[in-house]
Amino acid sequence: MSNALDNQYQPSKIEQAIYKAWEDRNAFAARDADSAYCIVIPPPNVTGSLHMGHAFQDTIMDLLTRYHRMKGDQTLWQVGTDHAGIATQMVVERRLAADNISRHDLGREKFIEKIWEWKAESGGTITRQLRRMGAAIDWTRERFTMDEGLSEAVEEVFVRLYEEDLIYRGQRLVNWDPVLHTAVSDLEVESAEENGSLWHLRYPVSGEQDTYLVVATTRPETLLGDSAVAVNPEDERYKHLIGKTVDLPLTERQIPIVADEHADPEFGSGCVKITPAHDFNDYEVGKRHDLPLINVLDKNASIDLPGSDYHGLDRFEARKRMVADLQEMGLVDAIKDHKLMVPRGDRTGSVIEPYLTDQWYVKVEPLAKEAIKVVEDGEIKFVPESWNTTYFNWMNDIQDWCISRQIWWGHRIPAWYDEDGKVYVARNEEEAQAKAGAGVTLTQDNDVLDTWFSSALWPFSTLGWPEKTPELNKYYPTNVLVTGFDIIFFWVARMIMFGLKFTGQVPFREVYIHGLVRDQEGDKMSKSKGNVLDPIDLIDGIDLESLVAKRTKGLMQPKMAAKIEKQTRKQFPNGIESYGTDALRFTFASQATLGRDIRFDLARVEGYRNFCNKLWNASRFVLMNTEGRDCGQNGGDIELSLADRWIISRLQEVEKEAAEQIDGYRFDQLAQTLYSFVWDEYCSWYVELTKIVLNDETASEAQQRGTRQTLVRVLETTLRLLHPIMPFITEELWQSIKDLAGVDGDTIMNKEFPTPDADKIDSQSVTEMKWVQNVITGVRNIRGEMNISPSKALPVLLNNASQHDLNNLEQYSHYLMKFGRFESIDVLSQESAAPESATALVGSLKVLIPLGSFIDAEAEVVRLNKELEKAEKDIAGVAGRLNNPAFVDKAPEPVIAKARQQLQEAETTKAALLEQLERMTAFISK
RNA sequence: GGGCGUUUAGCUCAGUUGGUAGAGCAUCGCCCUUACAAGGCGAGGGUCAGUGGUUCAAGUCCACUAACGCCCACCA
Repeated sequence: MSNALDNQYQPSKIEQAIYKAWEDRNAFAARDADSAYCIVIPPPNVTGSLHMGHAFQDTIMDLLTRYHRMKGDQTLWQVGTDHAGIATQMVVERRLAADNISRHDLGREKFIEKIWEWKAESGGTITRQLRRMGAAIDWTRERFTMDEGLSEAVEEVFVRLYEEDLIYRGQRLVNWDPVLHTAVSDLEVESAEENGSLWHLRYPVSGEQDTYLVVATTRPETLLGDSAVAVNPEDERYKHLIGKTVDLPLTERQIPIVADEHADPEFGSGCVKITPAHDFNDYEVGKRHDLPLINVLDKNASIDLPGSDYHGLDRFEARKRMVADLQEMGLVDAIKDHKLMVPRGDRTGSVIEPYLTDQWYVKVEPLAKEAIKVVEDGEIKFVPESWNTTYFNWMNDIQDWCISRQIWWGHRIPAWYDEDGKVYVARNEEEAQAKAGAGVTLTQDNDVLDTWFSSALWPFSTLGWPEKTPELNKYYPTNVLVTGFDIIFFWVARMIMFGLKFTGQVPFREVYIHGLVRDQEGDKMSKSKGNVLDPIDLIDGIDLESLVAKRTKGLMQPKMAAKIEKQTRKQFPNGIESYGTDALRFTFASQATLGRDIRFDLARVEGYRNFCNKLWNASRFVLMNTEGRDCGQNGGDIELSLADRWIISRLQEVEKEAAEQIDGYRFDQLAQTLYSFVWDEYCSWYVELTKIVLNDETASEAQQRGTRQTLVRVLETTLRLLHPIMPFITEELWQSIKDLAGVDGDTIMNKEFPTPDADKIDSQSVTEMKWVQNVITGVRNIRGEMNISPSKALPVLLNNASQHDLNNLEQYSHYLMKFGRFESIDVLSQESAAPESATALVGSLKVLIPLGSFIDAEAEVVRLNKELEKAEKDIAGVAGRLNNPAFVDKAPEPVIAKARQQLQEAETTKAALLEQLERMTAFISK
């Protein structure tokens, strides 16, 4: 970290070096304190890589952690990664498939070894990327869901739940993924409307010639597993058939006609075929009527009916054949187009099959009850609050959670079977053996647990549970969970349930739910659409060819490549510039509004990169004017100017707002507050005004010292305010100026977050400063409208000056002269003495610039008319209100007073403008 | 079928307990003024999706409508 600042901000020159310095110095370790602050990261997939959603989320978590560290809390941002069972297994399987190897060729043990190898190889990607984001993480505490300790927690939880009958094993209909050959939970099934058909099939009524019952189905191939036909008990058309049987086509079986509410007389023919082994509804109907479960599919979802013509056929092929056969037999009544909801596995996209298997379940209802209560009672708060509804809706109607998966990568279920199939659930094989008795041969259950089972323990398993560790004591319950709405059910709800169950406490006090990061068009970013942005590319920049290559590589549908390439070339003709981490983080903060998705806009990143540059250059200015000079670090008289007092006063207000905004999770407002303070107040006004003192040879040592001190100290404080959002640039600049500001410390991240001092709020200086600003802005406006060069010094006359104006003028004329670039200021003693001029109004004060070579009377008339129009519009609005008796009668006094004042001001303005207009027109006509 | 969200300047978005609309970017004009052209100064631009209601007063509260989006749900 050098002291000489380049004259242009170049993030690449500072960011990585600073991070390394922090890490080398172990600066991220928590500092001991009484109060604690803890956030656990939603663990990303261990072999994944950082996407925009992560970058956004990480920015917020890091911002909060850094803020609390600066506030003096003992902070822990607990990070780590998730083994992501199915996702990771699929990745590795795909890699093996490239060499024509299946996992079955390798066998379970070898395959798992391969996955660990892959983790070792690619597992560092995401943590490297987190470092690039500037994340203040104590890396010694990094955890992985399949670490030994976390795995013990999983076993402990499983055993305890089993012992309390909250985990059970049973044969149920599950969502079966025929590609993965595993059960998945309800949440892993995504239903979407698709075009299909509704087949109306004729089932001959047994023993009756030419009498058919027409059933409507979207799944004709499951006919082979039908065990009844249901009609509504109230349906007059079929009442007489209840209790009879039909001859099930394509089989030798006869099945009963039963009465059940499930059959809707309005839908289709009013008759439903009942296939209890292959449909969730039918399963329930089957239970009510004691119907047999006839399984006709195998784990690939092919027909499994040895001896049948359809045996071994894929379900969709079987469907075709069966329909053709039925048609031949004259048993197809009609085929109608029909839109239906098709359930697909979220990983494979294959059609999910309801399938009868043995699985492990968590009985969630008793857990959900407690989890609902803590949110109702406000022990856990969702931010924004509207997510409560979503949470309650789901929790109130929650189904048991199928937790077993027929895959290999994950926590193996801690259950063993003896030769008779008797199950022993235990923490480990020894314990199981002890339960079973010596000499009994045990085999462990082959299944592994749903990944979300271990994720549900994350807030306490990472802190050492089930051991009673100091970390658990210190940091649990954690403070806030920062996450996306998409995993409220998968993760948040389950953490709450398990947290309460096993620690007796909520896992976190608040849940900050953020939106999704979308592309500029508002589309979800996805690899297949080729609209993904890599946060690292925004930080480092990327040339067009590399970007195109990256976006078109490894597509599932290679034919999309051309389209993606075209679209990419159009959107980024010059690739992407390097903006740096700080600009990216500031962008995320500025877009972090509550309850809304983010449309990611590159123009904004550029704007905030420019903001970094502004801050950088302001700091250069400060350095140039304070380095090697006396800034009052060692005492000495200090005299503060109006500008000094004003900026210090404003700073107090900004400090107050900043803290409130962070505490309220309004990072967008925080960004806005700091941006405008730095740019519009510190740079545009304050820095400019300091030049007057700093370049004034007649200024006293105390005045110079006061200005230098204020210049550097306000900057130093501002850097601390900005640090949680922009860690790198603030550290770099802070290192350069800290000595001048009279502060010490190794790193800005351990300095206190600024807090306002009420004594430094100086409303008088704010008022007087406003006067100075108004006079200067008034003249600037005339310059702008008249196209007068800023370098041209203007003679200025003041007319109708009040005592108050005269006082201000006496004190601050040097500001006006230099900053306003006035040639002279003269106060007119008599109204009538004013020459023809362009006029700016500051309250009742008239600031005049006499007509001359650079002031055009006609242009002034145009300008005055514009102003007049505004004034008249104001008057119309306010007068309208005041003339309404009801308003004067009922509105609160301060509102009325304010309106009266507005009216008076507007009318003063209007009168002055009219007078000027008159003079101008008279002048022109002369 | 339920539930939720969004609709404000050309674009992306703010707008706290109702007091008469703001920012950034883009646009237009003038400036290379000794921190910064990734800059300075000035300007233009909005019937706050629509209708109705409450109120002295509605972008803000209520009801309905429309469009878009998301979540949940077994209609075969």
